[in-house]
Amino acid sequence: MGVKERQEREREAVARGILDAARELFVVEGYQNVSIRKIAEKIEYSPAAIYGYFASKDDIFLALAEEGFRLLFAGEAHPPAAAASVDRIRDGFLRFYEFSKTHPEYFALMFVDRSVPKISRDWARFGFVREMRATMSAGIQSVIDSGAFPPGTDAESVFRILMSAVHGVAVLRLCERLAPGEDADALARDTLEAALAGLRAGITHTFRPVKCN
Amino acid sequence: MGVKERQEREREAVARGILDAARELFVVEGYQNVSIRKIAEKIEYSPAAIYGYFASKDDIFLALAEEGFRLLFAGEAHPPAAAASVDRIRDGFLRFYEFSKTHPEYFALMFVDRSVPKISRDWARFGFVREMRATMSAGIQSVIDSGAFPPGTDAESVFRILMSAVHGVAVLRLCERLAPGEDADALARDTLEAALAGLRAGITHTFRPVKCN
DNA sequence: TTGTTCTACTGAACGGCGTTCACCGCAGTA
DNA sequence: TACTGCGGTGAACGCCGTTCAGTAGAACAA
Repeated sequence: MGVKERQEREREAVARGILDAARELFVVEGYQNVSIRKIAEKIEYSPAAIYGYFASKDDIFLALAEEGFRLLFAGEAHPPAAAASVDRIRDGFLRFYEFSKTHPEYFALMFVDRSVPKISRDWARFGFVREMRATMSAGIQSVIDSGAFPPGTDAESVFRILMSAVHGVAVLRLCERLAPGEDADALARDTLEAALAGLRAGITHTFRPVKCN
Repeated sequence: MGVKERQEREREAVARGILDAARELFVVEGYQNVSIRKIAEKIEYSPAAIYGYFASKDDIFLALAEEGFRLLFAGEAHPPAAAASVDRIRDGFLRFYEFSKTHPEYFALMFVDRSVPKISRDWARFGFVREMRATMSAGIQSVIDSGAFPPGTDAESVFRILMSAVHGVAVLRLCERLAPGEDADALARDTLEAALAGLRAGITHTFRPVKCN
């Protein structure tokens, strides 16, 4: 009587195959050069068959972006063994930068590619991203509480600022907009360090907490 | 006898028309949705005619990216009226961020879009970008010399770090990767300010000058 | 077993894309 | 007037994402 279940499993296996094929292709060829026809060929189905599993090409890559976030958080969510400290914050953001290097195409899908359907729209699907982000902010808050930042520092702001700093370098590197020979890794460390030092020293100019929606 | 000259002028006028049409279309529709056929329709030529002026679609957008850089620098190169100061550095990078808002599609072409042929490859064509960058570094150096940064601070590093910081926010905003309601402008100011404060306070962790190619 | 229903899949097609190429009309030249 | 060369065209090639009528075969009902 497990017919329905078996069919369900087969469906999922095929969907899995489509995603795997899509990922392997787009790691090598880039989003623009992956076509439904190539994916279909790789899994030995007709192009039309894919539309029985995903509504569109964008839908496939939205699913991959979701995988990307889970992958990113899997690395991030390691047991917070070490006590809350500035070092842990630093390491967290450096891991984010490393992720952009080890999984450049996932990173592009998640944070750079504008041709991929907007992620921020899909509220329900990417809710876990917001949760993860809240967890990180809480971690930062505990470091603030320990006195490593000026009193009254806003954890969300710290998160956003450090994120922006590291993100900037990651994109410059990914899009090959750095001068040849420029050391992206050192730049990532230095930019993060500068922002971190600025936050710890207290910003002196126009700083004020950024209100959250 | 000005036949050659007139023909030359006519050629340039048509090329100009192609670029204008391409720009107007891609400001509205985005790079991916601008086709040679649409450009051709806009200038009332056949699609094939365009290939008499540009070798490929990418070539057209490379030309637009070049225009973008000239546009950016036109705003940047205003007479350095005010004396060298930290404020001038801050304003420079904030202008860069403003550019990403007022000319988002140019900015995308220049710094984000990975489908556009790599700019860093075209050494000769974008040599003026490197020159401009050197000029800016020199400006920063003069501020360093005035004592606003710890002695021995490297101007190139300062440039890169501040650039990365602002660039990060600009891309996050452009790619709609910020939470809805998040104030991108404030984030840009804060991130820049944090990096700037960090540099002025002296980075305490792993900072060292990044060697240029 | 037989007949029916359902579903996963296919082949063909539609309208679009970037790009190429044989060809043609016409301005410029001799 | 005859020739030359260049700018521009229409048609085509081989891609693309997507849709849809149709079909083979599995699941189920009688």
